Parts: sequence; structure tokens; C-alpha cells
Amino acid sequence: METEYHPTVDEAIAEQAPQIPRNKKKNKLKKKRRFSDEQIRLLESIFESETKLEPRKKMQLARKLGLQPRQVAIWFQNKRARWKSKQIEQDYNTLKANYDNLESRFESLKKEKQSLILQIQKLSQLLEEHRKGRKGLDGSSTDGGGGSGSEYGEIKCETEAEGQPSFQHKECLGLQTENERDDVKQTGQGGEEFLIMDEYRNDSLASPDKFYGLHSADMFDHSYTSSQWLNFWTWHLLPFNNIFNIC
DNA sequence: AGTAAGAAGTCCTTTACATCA
DNA sequence: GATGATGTAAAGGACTTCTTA
Repeated sequence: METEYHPTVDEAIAEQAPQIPRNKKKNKLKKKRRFSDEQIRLLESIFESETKLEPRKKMQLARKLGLQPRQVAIWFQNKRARWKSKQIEQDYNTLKANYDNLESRFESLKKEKQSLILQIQKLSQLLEEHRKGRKGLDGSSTDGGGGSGSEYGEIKCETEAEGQPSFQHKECLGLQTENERDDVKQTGQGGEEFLIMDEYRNDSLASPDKFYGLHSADMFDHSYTSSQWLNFWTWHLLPFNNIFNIC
């Protein structure tokens, strides 16, 4: 338990009138003495536990260090200022690091988005060509049906029987699950899926954000994880890759 | 209870000195 | 030795909080 500290009359006077002249402008010859290492060490150790000193502790510490209480008070004041500016510097560095990190992430996502847009444009072109090819085939009965001799004959997954949508065709679009097959069945006759694609293209290919109902806010959200991207590629883009590969 | 004055403390800025390259 | 840069003890002013009359 700490004993009650009562400043002596001398100390009280010293507190009121420090040895060092307060008006430095009128007395420029004052000697400024740096504190000793031992004094600094003790001051630092106390500052670690409390950045502000109670008057009583200040007097005790001043006595212990052989300094004026005012000198101790000023040291703590300056120390607080130095500590604060260091804190600000640290905070700045942390914020800057976070900002740089976000910026580079943003740039890489921008590049990724650009490459996805390019892919979508390519796919759109391919679908357009495919659609034109089908129109040509449907309109020419002399062609013999298989399409093998047409300019689009290289599309091997084309319908085997004229006018008959086949699962093979749909698999060509990467629709592999039963549910998806059912969905396609419900869309009606062959080729309609391409019309559906057209709807997407007309609206969303110009605006990739809406492609397949994906919104940029979701896609480029931080929470859009790698596995979600993989999922996106697997279920929405890989089917088109199948077209590329097969055709 | 509301208020003005003064004391005491803090923060911020500036000054002056010490030290070092 | 002179000089500029840097660190720091200290001064001074503005402001806040608390006490007291």
C-alpha cells in the first residue's frame, strides 16, 4: 500500500517556480540538460503502464529522479505527443497496406472481367454463326438432312434427324443433369434453346453483368470465393467450351 | 439551480538547445 | 570548425474540467 505523499514546501515552491527560467526568449543562455539514460528508463517504464500521471505520483517520481515535478510533467506531455504521432504513422501504414492490397485485387478482377467479356463475345459470335447455319439447314430440303455437307457440317453434334431435337444436341450444350434435360424438354422444339440464348445475348451479352442472372455486385464481391468461380465456370461457361471442343 | 471566476490539467505548436553525420 | 538535420526539453497559448463563491 502506498503511503500518502505530501509535497514539502520547497517542492511546492519548486512546482510553482521551476529553476529553469520560463521565459526563454528573455534568457537564451539557459543550459538544457538531457535526461540521463537511467532517468529515461524509469520514465519509459512508468509510461508503459500509465500515460498520465496523478499529481501525487508525479511528485514521487520527480523526487526519485531528482527532477522538478514540472520536468516530469513536461516529459510525459512530450512522450504522449511522440507516442501519438507514432500511432498515427502506424495506422497510416496499416491503412495504406490494406488499400494497396485492395487496389491490386481490384486490378486483377478487372483483368479477369475483361477476359470473361471477351470470351462471352466469342461465344456470342459462335452462337450467331451456329444459328445462321441452322436456319440455312432448315430452309434447304435438298441438303439431305445430316448437314454433313453444309458449311456448318463440322458441327458434329448437330441433330441427327431433321427437326428432331436430341439429347445429344442438348448435351452439346452441356446440359447433363436430368433436371436440366427436363428443363430443355419444356422449352419445346429443337433450336428453341438457341432462341433462349439469343434472349440472353441480346440483353446480357451486351451487359455481361446480367449474363445468366449473375450480377456484378455478386460476382465481384469479396465473398465470391474461388469455389464459386469454379462453380460458375462449370455450370455456365464450360458447356460452351464443350461446343468449342466438340465442334 | 444557474453562473462567473479561477485553478489545474491537457493538447498543440513553437522555440531553443544538444548531438551527430 | 562550420553546417544542416534530427531529436527533445521546455515555453506558451487555447481549451476543458472542476471547484467555489
